Amino acid sequence: MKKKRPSLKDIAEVLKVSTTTISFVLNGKGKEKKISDELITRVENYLKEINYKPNLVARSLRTGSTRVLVFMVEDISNYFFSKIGRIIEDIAYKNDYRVLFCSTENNAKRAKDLIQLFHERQVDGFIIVPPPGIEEDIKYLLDNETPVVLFDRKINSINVDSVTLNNYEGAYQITEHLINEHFKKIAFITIDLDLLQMKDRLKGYENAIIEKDLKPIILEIPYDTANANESGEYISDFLNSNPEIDGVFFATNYLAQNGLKAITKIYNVEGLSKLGIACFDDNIFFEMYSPSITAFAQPIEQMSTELMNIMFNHLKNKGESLPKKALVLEGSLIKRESSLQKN
Amino acid sequence: MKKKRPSLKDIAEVLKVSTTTISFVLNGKGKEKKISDELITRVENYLKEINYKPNLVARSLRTGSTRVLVFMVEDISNYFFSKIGRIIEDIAYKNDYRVLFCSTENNAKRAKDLIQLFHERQVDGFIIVPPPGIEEDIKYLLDNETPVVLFDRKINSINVDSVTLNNYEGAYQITEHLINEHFKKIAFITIDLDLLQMKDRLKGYENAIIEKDLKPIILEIPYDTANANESGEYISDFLNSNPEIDGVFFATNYLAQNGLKAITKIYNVEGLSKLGIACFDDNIFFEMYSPSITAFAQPIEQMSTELMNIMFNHLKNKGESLPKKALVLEGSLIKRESSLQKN
DNA sequence: TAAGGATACAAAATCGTTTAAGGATCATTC
DNA sequence: GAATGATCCTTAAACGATTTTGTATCCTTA
Repeated sequence: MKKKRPSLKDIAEVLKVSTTTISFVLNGKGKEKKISDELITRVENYLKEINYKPNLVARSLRTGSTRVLVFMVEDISNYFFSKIGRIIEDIAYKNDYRVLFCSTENNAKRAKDLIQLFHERQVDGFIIVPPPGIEEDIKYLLDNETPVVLFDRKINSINVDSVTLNNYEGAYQITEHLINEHFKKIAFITIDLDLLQMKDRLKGYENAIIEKDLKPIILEIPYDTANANESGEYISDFLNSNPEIDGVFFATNYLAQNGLKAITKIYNVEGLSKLGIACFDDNIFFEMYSPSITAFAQPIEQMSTELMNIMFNHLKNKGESLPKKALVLEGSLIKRESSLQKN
Repeated sequence: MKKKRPSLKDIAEVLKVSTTTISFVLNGKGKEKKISDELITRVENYLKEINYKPNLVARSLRTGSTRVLVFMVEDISNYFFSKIGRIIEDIAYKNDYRVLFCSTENNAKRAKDLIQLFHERQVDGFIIVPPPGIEEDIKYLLDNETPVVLFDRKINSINVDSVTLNNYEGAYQITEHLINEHFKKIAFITIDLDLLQMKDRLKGYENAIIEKDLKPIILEIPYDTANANESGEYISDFLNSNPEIDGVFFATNYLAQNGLKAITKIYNVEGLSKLGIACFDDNIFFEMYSPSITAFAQPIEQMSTELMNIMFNHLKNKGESLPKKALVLEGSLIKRESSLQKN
């Protein structure tokens, strides 16, 4: 007993009117299209009565729009990205758009696949945290008049909208703060990816260090191990062989997660509390950690709204190629116990 | 210069063959449909040459299948759900399905909206963590022959597949463990939602307590504040006014997050370490916390694969109503510092 | 009273696929 | 040498909406 959902044609037969009429009423164009009030209400009542739901696939085929956006990030289970995702979803929802989430794992092949797949499904727009090596695919989307907004990182080689953080400034502030709290041998722990924002963070760190006549100490961890426990070993080894280090600056959220785990294993809790620690990207756990962890927080709400503003701007002016924006937002340093001067 | 994507018709004109032929070749049915080898390769070459991508919206309209699944959870930014989501996405991907993630916030209205919306978009299947009050909507989906698998919680009133945890057993084990470690006044902190799995956890706790002639101490927190900092205040007040409490059992992941924060604020770090603490649902941070937090871990990989097995079983036997399964999996207690006997 | 315009609807094309139902051509068989 | 059957490809009908074009009726107005 498969209840086939009624189509406009079915309804038309019952009501003895044309599908055109029903479609007009359905889309609120009854008045505009000179359908009589009497017929409008008759159709409306019937639609309500049978709880008619249009087939959106058919509609999309005809109109060319799916009212679906894609939010493509490194890892949707990451605290920062998932929070942004939630807000974006809400904003989209209010504008009658849906959002599809997906994770690239910073893998260009996976990202390319996903872009192709969603593009084939005619999604209306992309918000992308681009892994290295997908410039062509983004160009392809733009050539096909699909709005793209980059997020978290930009790609200088193509002219595309982007919303990013002032990474240089954040890293500079963190480093300066650690120095002010009298840490002298501050290590910068980062990943080996060729990403602009990572370079900016590194530069912020280096400049702050050099300005105070200190010496940069840098550990680069292979990205593919950065999320795994393996990265903890890199960090352990590094700290063990550089015992002079008194401060650690983690360049990303997930590095800090494994780094902290590694550190607590090397040092006992008291030992840990002698290190000055800070991290790029805040995390809900940093506040509850003992000691609580200093972090440079990104303006999550602001980022989300700016992203969606740009996106909707494109969607509303479909077709016209608007001038591209490269928005750079400012974050804020949240000082907690881990970075305060020890005695 | 909008480059309209070529359609089968365009290609047919160029190659001077019918769209049917191209479609057959495209779908690898060339041999089966007796297209000559020569023509097959000619078409294939051309398709590759122009990098043809079919319009999946049109295909979906015709075939009635979108190859999209929906994974609807309480909060996709929650550690447990996001981990499951990632695994499910991978499994789906390998089977040429995509997954749409969304969050209900345990809100029936939102869940109903989402179900309607995705159903209108003809998604092929739903994996749902059901908030209370969406029984009818799930029935509606089943009546429309859309596969549904419930996850994390079941609903007894409808006959539908489900994959859940043995919540009773988990809660019993946690409580028993705390008692074995010589905690006597163990509080159970939970939320006020009318959910089966919460009742099971409560029952597990109560039975373990009563069997050892102890007295249950229960705090129910309003769900809508459970994720917010507000829940911390409930917990603080509760602990302050019941100073005899020496053990705390958090019924969920997010309660523990805010609970731990609250506890560290009331007690200083030493005070905290006198409490026996354990939590339902593991979290990556529990291991690194100081003290590390004991938790009952759900078998994430197993849950994901079982969920998808059931789902694909339905998708492959489209239409036939298979007997429903209610799978109950076992988790494992991970003993860490927080629950060990204090001295 | 014929031309012109508004009103109120319907017919039919369209979006880009899949697929059932037909041909046309040629070799085989009795 | 007509019937049968492969082989190889095409025609045309879906899928379910939107939208352009068409048309019947009635009302003005010169």
